[in-house]
This record gives sequence, structure tokens and C-alpha cells, in this order.
Amino acid sequence: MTKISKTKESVGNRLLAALPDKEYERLLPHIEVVTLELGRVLYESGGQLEYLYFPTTSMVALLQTLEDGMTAEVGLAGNEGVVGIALFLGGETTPNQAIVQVKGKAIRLRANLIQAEFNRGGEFQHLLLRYTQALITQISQTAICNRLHPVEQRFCRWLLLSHDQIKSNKLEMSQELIASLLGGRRESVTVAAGRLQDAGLISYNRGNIMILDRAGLEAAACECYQVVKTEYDRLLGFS
Amino acid sequence: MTKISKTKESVGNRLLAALPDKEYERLLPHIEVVTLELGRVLYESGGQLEYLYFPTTSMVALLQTLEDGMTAEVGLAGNEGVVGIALFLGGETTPNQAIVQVKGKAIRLRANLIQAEFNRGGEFQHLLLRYTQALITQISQTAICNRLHPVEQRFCRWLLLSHDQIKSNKLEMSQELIASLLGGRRESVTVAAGRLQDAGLISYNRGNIMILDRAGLEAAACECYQVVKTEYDRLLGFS
DNA sequence: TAGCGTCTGTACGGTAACGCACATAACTTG
DNA sequence: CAAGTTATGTGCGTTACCGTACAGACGCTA
Repeated sequence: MTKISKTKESVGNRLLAALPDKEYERLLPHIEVVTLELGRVLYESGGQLEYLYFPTTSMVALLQTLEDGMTAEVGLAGNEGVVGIALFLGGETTPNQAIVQVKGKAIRLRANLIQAEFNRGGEFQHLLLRYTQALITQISQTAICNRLHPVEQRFCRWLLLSHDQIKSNKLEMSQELIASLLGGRRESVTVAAGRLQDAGLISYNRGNIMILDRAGLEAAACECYQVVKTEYDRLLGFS
Repeated sequence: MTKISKTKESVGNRLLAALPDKEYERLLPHIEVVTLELGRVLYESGGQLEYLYFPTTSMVALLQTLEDGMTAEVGLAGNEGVVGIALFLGGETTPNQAIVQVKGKAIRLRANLIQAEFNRGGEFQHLLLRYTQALITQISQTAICNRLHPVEQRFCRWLLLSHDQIKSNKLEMSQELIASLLGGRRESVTVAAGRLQDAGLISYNRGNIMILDRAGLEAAACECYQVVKTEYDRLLGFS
């Protein structure tokens, strides 16, 4: 028991960590720890979902794509999230895609196991459904934010959300990539990043972002960050 | 039996209509038909949800609001949807609001009843979860659309989605209101509406929109409409 | 029918972001 | 070290949309 409890605390994904011991024990034998390389596609638009992923040190972006190839991130999942909710919502697939943006570890569980456990209707189900609601809030806020807020504020919001999902001040991410997540041009990100660097909030060097002043970033971000964070905390009980 | 089946076919909400007879019978005694007046708030940001609403001839917008009062619609629900998903997702409340945009009828069911029926894990649960996934697609597509598509195309997309939810060519809706749903200025809508009218796609007169050429609207809209419609059809089995 | 409120049309300067082009800088590989 | 690739910086004309202002048009009510 102690062993299991210890393992549980060290899994690194806060959703799994919030499970009651009994349910966690049931999953434990089936848990698989995988390393997710940068750029790996966890699922494609219209493709079959084989696993549910609980990122621990990795971070995954949920991307919406247009016919002309333009993309925008609608949600992101790290150690406070889970990837592949269509598995238990029953749609089998979705028209978006999930791509690894920060390499690292994740715990994964097979689709059929997830469905069986979900249908038991216990805390596992409740947790995943509350997460789904939190994600809906994130996507909704992204929708209005994309419409009404300038790049620089959206960039700050994104930095903060990412920072929450990978507990690290260092982020490896080119401006080109960030632009595709924010749904804008690389040059716009360059300018925004330059201003944030001048203000001493971040430092930037060939794909290495360092968060220097988190409080400053929060002040520079739009309200959208707090809305999403508050809802995650409320629904998932993160302190 | 025949009576029930007949009632079922005439309920007017396609989600309820898709329920197996047995589950529908269980709900039938608790069904309440209400008239939703224009502007009525079904739930407020942070407020308690007492009912789950299945619109039949009415249409409800899911609105995201910013501190400065700016708003944007992230999703809409009519006869192909349901309002109040936080009830069964377990969050009890949500940070957005639901406002009646087209007056009409809706069927509603009490919160505790919904939760009990949902926890039985039958087709009712599956249907609501698949609807949730369809809604997520709608919100996600709204997010990227808000970012990358011009007002006129977004306006067309919105007209088409609304048209699907209320089977009527007539829409009562001021340009001011539409602007607040699209997250833009009233004047931008005026110009866009003028162009669509000149093109013969719609006619417009003091809050009365008439859809004249649906095929033309689909051609003028961005791809986002089709993405959402296809996913609704796939997940909810609408032909 | 006069008056008032609501809805719509139009115009104009300002701004954020786009598309494009090109220059520089830093790692990477031969 | 040279050459090539990737990442970043910067400028410039164009566009979509904003904020504001104002005028006309319609409909309701007194």
C-alpha cells in the first residue's frame, strides 16, 4: 500500500494523483510510461485514438487546422491535463490533432481499459468529466481571446499557461512555432518577444525562452489567463 | 406505446428524439415545455444550473464575456442541441452564460433528474457525451475562425449554423446583437450584411433577416461551417 | 401627426496585423 | 574553416477592422 501510494504521489500528473487509492490500484498494472519526442503526433485529425495520455513532464498542444494549412492552438495539456478525451466522450475520433510541443514523459493507458474504467462511473469518470469542462472553458476563452486581444497579450497568456503545465522556467520553442500556435505571423511574435525581453519579463535566445518575471507576465497578460487558471483550480482542486 | 412514440417524434429536439423509447418513457413524466423569451438568461456566469434545456423552436447562444463587457458567442444550441452541459459534467456552474437569441419553445428537465439518469450510463449518457464532443468541435472551430477569418465569412457561418438550429428562413436579430455575437462592431456587420444583400443571399430589414440563397451563403462562408456541421452529423447521427 | 427611440447606412482617421522582402546571426555539418 | 541550415531582426506597403461621428429611416406611442 505504501508503495502504491508513494508511486502515486510521484506520477507527476495531477489528475492521476487526485484519484482515490482504490481506483488508482486498478489502473496501476496497466500504466505505461512513455517518452514523447518533440513534434510527435498523438492523434491526427480523423485518426483513431489508441491511448489516453497523462503528460507528466511533457506538454501537448491541441491544434485546429484549416484547409490552407494555417493552425491555431485551442488548448494545451501538461501535468494538469489529459490528451484524448474523445476516447471517453464516445466520438472515437476528432477533427483536431494533438502534437507534442515540449518533449518529456507521459503516462498512457489503452483505449479499451479507459472505456471500461470510465463506465464504472466512479471518481475516475467524475475527474475526467470535470477536466472536460475545464478544457471547454480553456477553448472558449481562447475563442474570445483570439478575437479581441492583441498578439502580445495572447503571447503572455500562452507563456503562463505553458508554465503551469511544465514546472520549469525554461521553454524550448522557436518563434515560428509559437506563431503557429497563436495563429499569427512569426514576425509578430518576434516583435512581441522583443518587447517582453526589453521589459525584463523573459529572455530569448534561439528557441530558448526563460521566464524571468512571472508576476510581470501576469500583469502583461490579458484576463484570459486568470479565467482559465481559476476554472482549472475550481474544477480539479489544484491549490 | 404509439402515443409515446408519436409524442417523441413531435418533441422537436433531435437529441431527445434520438433516445430509445425505454429511456424516453422514463423522462416523459418529468418533461416540462417552456417558452423562452428573447434575451432570457438560462444561466449566468458562476450561477447555479437548475435545468437542462432542449430547445425545440428556440435558439440559445453560449456567450463568453470579458471584464470590459465585450462578448463573443462560442457556441449555439437549437433543436440539435442542449443547454447546460455543466450539469452532467459535474462542474455545477461555468464561467460563461447562455442567452436566448431566438424566442420559442424548449423542453427542460430538472438537474437532479438529469444527474440520476446520466449516472445510469445508458444511451442518454452516451448521447449527451457525444453532444459534448460536438460542442467542443464547434467552440474549437470558432476559436480558429475568430482568429483567421474576416467578418463577412464569419457572419455567413453564423447564419448557416443558426439556420440549421431553427428550421426557418426568417431570423429576428438586430445588427447590434449580431455584432456582439461575432465579437465585432455593429458597423462591420452593417457593411457585411449590405454586401450579402447586394449579392442576393439575404434580405435585411430592421432586424428581420431572410435567407434567400442558402447555397450561395455556403459558398460565401468559410470552411468552418462545414467542419462543424459534418461533426454534428457524424456524432449525433443527423442525416 | 408629432415626437422619440431604435435600427441602419456611411464616412474618415488611426492602428494592429498581414504579406513580402531581405539582412543578420547562430548553430551544424562536411 | 567554409558552407549550409535554422532562427531572429527590421522595414514597408497593404488591408481589415476599430473608434467615433453623424445622418437618415422606420416604427411605436402619445
